[in-house]
Amino acid sequence: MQLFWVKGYHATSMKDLEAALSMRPGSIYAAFQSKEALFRETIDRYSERMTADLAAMIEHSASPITALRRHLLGLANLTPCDQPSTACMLVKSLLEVPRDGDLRAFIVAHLDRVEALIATALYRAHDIGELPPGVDPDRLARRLQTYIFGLKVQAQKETDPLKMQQLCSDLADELAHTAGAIH
Amino acid sequence: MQLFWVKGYHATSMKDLEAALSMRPGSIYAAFQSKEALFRETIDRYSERMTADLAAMIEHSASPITALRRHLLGLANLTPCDQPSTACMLVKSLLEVPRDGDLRAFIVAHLDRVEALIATALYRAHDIGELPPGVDPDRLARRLQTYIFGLKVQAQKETDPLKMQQLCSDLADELAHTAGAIH
DNA sequence: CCGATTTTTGAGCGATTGCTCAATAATATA
DNA sequence: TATATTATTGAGCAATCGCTCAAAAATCGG
Repeated sequence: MQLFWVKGYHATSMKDLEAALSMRPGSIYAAFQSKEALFRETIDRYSERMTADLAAMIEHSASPITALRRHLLGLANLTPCDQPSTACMLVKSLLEVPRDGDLRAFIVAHLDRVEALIATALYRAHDIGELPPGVDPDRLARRLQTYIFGLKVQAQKETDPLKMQQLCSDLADELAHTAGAIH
Repeated sequence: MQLFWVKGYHATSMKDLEAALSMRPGSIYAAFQSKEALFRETIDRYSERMTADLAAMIEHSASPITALRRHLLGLANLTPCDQPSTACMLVKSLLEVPRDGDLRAFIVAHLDRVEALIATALYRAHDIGELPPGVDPDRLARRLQTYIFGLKVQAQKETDPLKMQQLCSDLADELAHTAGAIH
């Protein structure tokens, strides 16, 4: 997973995987069917962890908005779950994979699940009264995911930690403002 | 350029380029030095066009803020300059290229130039009075570029044009709000 | 402990990778 | 037109790609 995460699908060779897994080609192809199938499994694993992290953060907080804000702020330091790459593996893979392939649909499905998770948090915020009745949770969820996408790309470019923190807090404040919590 | 744009650097083979350019390997290596050098030239070309488009849009408008808002709204329909891929070639390449390589620095430099372009527009907005004195143009420029990054990734996932339009107008409104133009 | 089953091994498959270079064709100069 | 210069060709290089499979090793059942 870390290999695919850091190097990407195409740039990761079977030799790389053999070395990382300490397995010979035959064993790899016995355990997984193909390089692509193995890649799919790593996507599953990554997505599962990332989703679990996000879900936990949302559930553990009494305020969904605060949880989402904290998640945005957390993107300043490092990547959500692990450390191999500051870029999201799903975003990275989305851009690498061919437009009309099965892999694309597979990754999009995972991303949609994350968006749905954010949406449910916003629905809960709606019920609690943390969100003005005027705002559409699904629409705001899409916007928040766009923020996250942007931040994860920006993290690849921006090396100054201070500027990343500023950026994240700006976006977090923006969410708070939309929620009507500030001012 | 379109090949690299759509398929990415690794997935584009010399055979592909030979067919697209109607040139035999020897001629290609005479004209350009290597596959990577050719790739760099396509990045230059792409960036040049994209920057020119953005600069023109900013200069032609009396209001820098309106120009930037229009640019955000324009991301709803298609990609800025051409049509091969809805993803930004710079963003796509940034995520594909190895972390510590020369190519990475090369792409980052181009992206920084775009950010600087946005910043100058915001400085102008500052002078005109379109921007409250409190906001830092450089910091806002970084935020806007993050929006653009996010939108270009989202465009790879979201196929519904209406939702993309909503999203873009949400972000454009957000800019207007920060500028103090609305409400 | 032995025979049956499963797993691992690693040499090597055909295809493709980016790329080279002597031979050929096209162009510019005299 | 004859010669010098430049550009194009395409067969094919070594290396690597994802992957296969018969043989060897490890594990399991009795």
